[in-house]
Amino acid sequence: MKRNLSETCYDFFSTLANPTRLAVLELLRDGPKNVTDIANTLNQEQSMISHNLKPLERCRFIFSERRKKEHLYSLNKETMEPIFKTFVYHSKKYCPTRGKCLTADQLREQKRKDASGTIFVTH
Amino acid sequence: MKRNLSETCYDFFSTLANPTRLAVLELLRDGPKNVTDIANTLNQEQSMISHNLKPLERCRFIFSERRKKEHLYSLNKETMEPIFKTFVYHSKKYCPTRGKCLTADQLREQKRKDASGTIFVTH
DNA sequence: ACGATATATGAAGATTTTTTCATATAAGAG
DNA sequence: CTCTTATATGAAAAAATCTTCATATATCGT
Repeated sequence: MKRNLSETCYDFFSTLANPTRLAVLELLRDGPKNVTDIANTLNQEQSMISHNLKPLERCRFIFSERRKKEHLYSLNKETMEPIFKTFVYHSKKYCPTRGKCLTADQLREQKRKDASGTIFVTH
Repeated sequence: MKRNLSETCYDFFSTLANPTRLAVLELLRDGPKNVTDIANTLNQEQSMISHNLKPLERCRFIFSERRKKEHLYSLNKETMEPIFKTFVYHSKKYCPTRGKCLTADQLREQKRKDASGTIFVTH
């Protein structure tokens, strides 16, 4: 199986592919937070947040810094903002129905429109 | 649990979080291919490729077009190239050891360097 | 209509990932 | 040193996802 990018990408994307971790990333856009704050804000157990912070930090999507007893986690905006931006652009264009991607039927309909040359430029 | 972006992002990233699907996306960077070609090139069963093409198309990471009996799948470069670009940038900067993100030890060492102000700009 | 080719689908078993709970570690306050 | 607070860790159960195999569908050429 041919794998160059794909092999190295897997860890990157699988770390992002989790609702809790995405919620953490989103929360950290507002600024650094400690574990307890994150857990409280997201209404999740502290251990669950810790478990999920680990892969995020390992992938360097977040950074951590000790502040007395607590650990402050902050977003790697350099990486995450472009990622979110691409996602938002994509979902506005291709998944207009509230983030959920198109259903098979909608996709077919869209394809029909595409074929009539009105909406998309083909690649 | 606070969820805005996070909720809608999950489908996007979980679709990318699979080695077979990533290999398909990478392969399609070279140009459109049909299912059998993809399966042969990646040395995977045809049914496996079909199963994996479905979520990729649903998310609009790929497009499909009928060409006689075969289905030609092509990459949504508009979305995928920026995503790959961000990934490559990120992994070069933060995961220098061939795509694998840093280990805990390496991370600690890097953090030490960070603290001494030589490598990263903090966010 | 028939056979061959191309692709899709369903469902089960296998595998991976997540969640939870109990507990460990670590550091500051007194 | 002990108590408290903050965070991390391990392991088992639960849940989600993948893989595989058998089979269905669809189209083309004859």
